Amino acid sequence: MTKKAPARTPRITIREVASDAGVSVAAVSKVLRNAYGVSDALRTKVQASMEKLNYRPLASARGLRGRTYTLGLIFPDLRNPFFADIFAGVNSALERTQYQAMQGVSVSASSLVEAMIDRQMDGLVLIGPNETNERLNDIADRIPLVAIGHHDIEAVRFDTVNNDDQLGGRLAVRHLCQNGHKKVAMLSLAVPVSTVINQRELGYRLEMTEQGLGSSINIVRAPQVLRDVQLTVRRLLESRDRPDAIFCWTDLMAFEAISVATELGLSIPQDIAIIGYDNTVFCEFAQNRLTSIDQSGEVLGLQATRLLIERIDGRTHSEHFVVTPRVVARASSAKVS
Amino acid sequence: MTKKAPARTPRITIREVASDAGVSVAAVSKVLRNAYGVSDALRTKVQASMEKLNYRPLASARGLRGRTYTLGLIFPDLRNPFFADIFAGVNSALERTQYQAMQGVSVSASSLVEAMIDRQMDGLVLIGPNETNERLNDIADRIPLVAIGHHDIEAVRFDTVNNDDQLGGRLAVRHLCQNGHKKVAMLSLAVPVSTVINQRELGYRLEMTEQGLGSSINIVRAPQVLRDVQLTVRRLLESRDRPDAIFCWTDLMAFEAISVATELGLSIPQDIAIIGYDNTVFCEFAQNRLTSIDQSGEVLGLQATRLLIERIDGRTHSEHFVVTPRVVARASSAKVS
DNA sequence: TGTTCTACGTGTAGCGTTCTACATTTTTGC
DNA sequence: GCAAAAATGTAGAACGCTACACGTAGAACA
Repeated sequence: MTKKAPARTPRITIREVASDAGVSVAAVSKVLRNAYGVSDALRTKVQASMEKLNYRPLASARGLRGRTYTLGLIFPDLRNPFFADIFAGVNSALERTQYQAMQGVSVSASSLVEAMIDRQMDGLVLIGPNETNERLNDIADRIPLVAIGHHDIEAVRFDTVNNDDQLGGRLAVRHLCQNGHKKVAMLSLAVPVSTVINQRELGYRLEMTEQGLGSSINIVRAPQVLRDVQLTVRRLLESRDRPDAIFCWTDLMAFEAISVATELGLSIPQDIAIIGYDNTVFCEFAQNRLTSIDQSGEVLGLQATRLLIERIDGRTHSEHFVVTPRVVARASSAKVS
Repeated sequence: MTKKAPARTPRITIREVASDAGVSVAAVSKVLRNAYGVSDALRTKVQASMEKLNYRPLASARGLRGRTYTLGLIFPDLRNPFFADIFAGVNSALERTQYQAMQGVSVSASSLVEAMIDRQMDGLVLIGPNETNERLNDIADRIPLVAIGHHDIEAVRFDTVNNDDQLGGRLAVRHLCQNGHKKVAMLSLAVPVSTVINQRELGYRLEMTEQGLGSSINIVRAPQVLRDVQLTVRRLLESRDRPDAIFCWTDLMAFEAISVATELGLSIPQDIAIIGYDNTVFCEFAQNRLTSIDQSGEVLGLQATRLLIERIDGRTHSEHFVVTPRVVARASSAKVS
């Protein structure tokens, strides 16, 4: 069925390093893992040989006995530039470690998680997982796990890293109110993709109530498809009691809202104020000038990675790291006289 | 130094499947690889056992002898939503195969390539690699390789998949000219990140000349940093002989150009027309309405994957797949009276 | 009828690491 | 100066799978 691959230069193995350095294979392995019981002399000698032969340990072989020094990241989507921030954080946490991150992308993590376990990842970071607690526990039972963007303080088998989405929701509403926008609607998702969205909605509700705007609470839920979001926004903006402002659950959605508003000839923020979430790079652009809640993606990525490595190293109690979000104000939510 | 990880449920191995099915380990392996010499009866029996025990082969172990059924994708960046299109193509090519893709992100592929070879990827797809032909040949010598966005028809050790960037450059200029824009500048990169950019510049030059606009040729090169791009664009737009139109080497750059133009109070396309490349989803938004060259990312990803698997299966002669780009016209480049 | 094929299964030697158990040398404490 | 302890190094058995080399049995052929 399949032909033989063409012959390729064979790899340098640990054995060759050992014989070059004049020591045992076990000794080289020890240096590699910087395990206990290696003299400086030996280490130096071995490292020289490794350098000279340009030796690189084969992850598959390591995996068969110990770890592969590979972490798996699972993103729900590649379109959202916010994930690039998280990734930057992961990378900076990985500097000067032996670990390497491999990414996968999948809305429903399930099958990808299996694939990553099959490939002997030492641990997994799930980003915005659309999974039940139960399912996450099952996964955590089989591989060290950290979730970014999953609220479950009770989780004991895995760690979580979040920004305080409830506070984020509150901040968005509070900011809009301070700028004189009263009728604040929230643009959310029809199918809640994670616990994150619930928290943001909750924050929105609570703050609206506290601001005495309980009667204006209006959560509009759109399917995640581009066309449908725009349809939903259009319906909202054309309705008789058009809101003053829209709190969008994501910058990406906010950009779509801006698009629809622009199409309808509405001006932002005079006719409609808009605020997003994530503080993506695109917010800054003059065609958007989008006010957004910053959740420090880089910090999220960094902390998650740190926690994951701790867990791989044997920590068993769970930790839950929370970042405080902050408003980054731009023109899209400015005060209107 | 590091503690022992908590005990985890041990994995089902091929041996257990074999004993459950009452056959040899070798037989199970054959079924797994659907190798030659397996009767239907045997196959059925083994598959039932695999199902029943929920067996999944361990990639590391397979890798040590044969293949891991894992492909590595290397992206230069995660911020550009265009790559999501390529990824979608890859995934659709992978459906109904045993293969799984793992992604890595790195501007200079070098160290990531090593990491992926260490992790026994069966093959690599490099996207917009910032590498010399020589270096790519070296890589191809060690692992099956396909490059997306690297022009080198002469390459014999690896395959390439491209859109015709030279034609793309021509189309952009031609389109702008047809809409009455004469002084077309090109916004390019200071440090050419790949052969792609050269081709687009070449296309731009050739078409400008053919349109009799050779004297207006103006390639402005900006560093890739956000701030610097905006600075460069600002300088261009404020210059005494401001161009009529800018051909941006990427949608992402075009959005920045739109931003600067907007900031300067210029209107698009009356004061300045803009055209991008990639036809990203964001082009459609009303705040951008960006005309762009579509290079069918999905097709690129699909073809690259197809070629890679062929190569893994033993093909040794190289193939070079080319997609024809097309203009997707929007308001940013419309005719001005 | 004997001989040659072909199809189907199996046994088993690695693949390149890690890691336990042990042997040997050096250091320490008294 | 001697025993005990600590430090350093080594041998070799796994890890889970693939693939080579064979063995066997029935079919096809002459």
